[in-house]
Amino acid sequence: MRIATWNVNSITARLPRLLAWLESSGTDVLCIQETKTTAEQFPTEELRELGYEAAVNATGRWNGVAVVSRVGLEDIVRGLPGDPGYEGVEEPRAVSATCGPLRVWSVYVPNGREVDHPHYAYKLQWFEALKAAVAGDAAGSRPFAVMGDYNVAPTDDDVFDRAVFEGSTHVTAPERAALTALRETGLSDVIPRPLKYDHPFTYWDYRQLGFPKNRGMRIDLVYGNAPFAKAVTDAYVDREERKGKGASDHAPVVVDLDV
DNA sequence: ATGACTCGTACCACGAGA
Repeated sequence: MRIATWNVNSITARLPRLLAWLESSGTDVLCIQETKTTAEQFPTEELRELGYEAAVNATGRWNGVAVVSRVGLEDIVRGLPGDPGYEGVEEPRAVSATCGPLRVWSVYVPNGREVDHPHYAYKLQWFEALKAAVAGDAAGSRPFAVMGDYNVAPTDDDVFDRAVFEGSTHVTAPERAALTALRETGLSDVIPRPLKYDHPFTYWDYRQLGFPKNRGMRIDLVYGNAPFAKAVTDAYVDREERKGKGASDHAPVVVDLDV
């Protein structure tokens, strides 16, 4: 089985590339982030024509997540149980589903904006809620993974230049501690291979030739429990999808499983 | 070549992204 996670930065703008990529890559289950659409505007029919069902949690111009599957889609949970909300609003940042032998979450962790911004506190609270929500499945015997845009680079090697991020979100100790706490529920970081260069970056800024200069970050992560990790046969970043006109600023992370 | 931001919404910019 081939599964993947991809922050598409608007599923409407990305639809031609998304549909072509699903077919060419042979992906069975895709976790999508930043759909930037309402559930009503989500391209359910276009995906169905390719043989995929979709579980969607999306409310409008910001955020939005989905799980797309051609191997079954059951027990859908929309939203993060215990989501702390930002300024009184619960944002659509999580959806989970069972896809055949596998249970997955598609998550879009809050960005945080600045370290002293309320959004950063919200980010850390959101991680707490995520940990509580997934702990049971993480310790279970069914293959299980929390996949998505975590908006945290786990180590200094996961950014192109540590000095550039000094004092910024995505690299701070509390954010990394939140990742460690999440792993302590029984999850491990399934680190993909880069298809070029030394580091498996998954995001490159649109500005200032970020991609051609490989000024990237690894912030799209696959956290799997022990049965999941044991089934992994390969994992890589499909950087080809970051190329050319009409690309997302994130590339898909692809994982092959023997399940 | 992978090439100097892009998206949606609103409206003659702007907020958000990381």
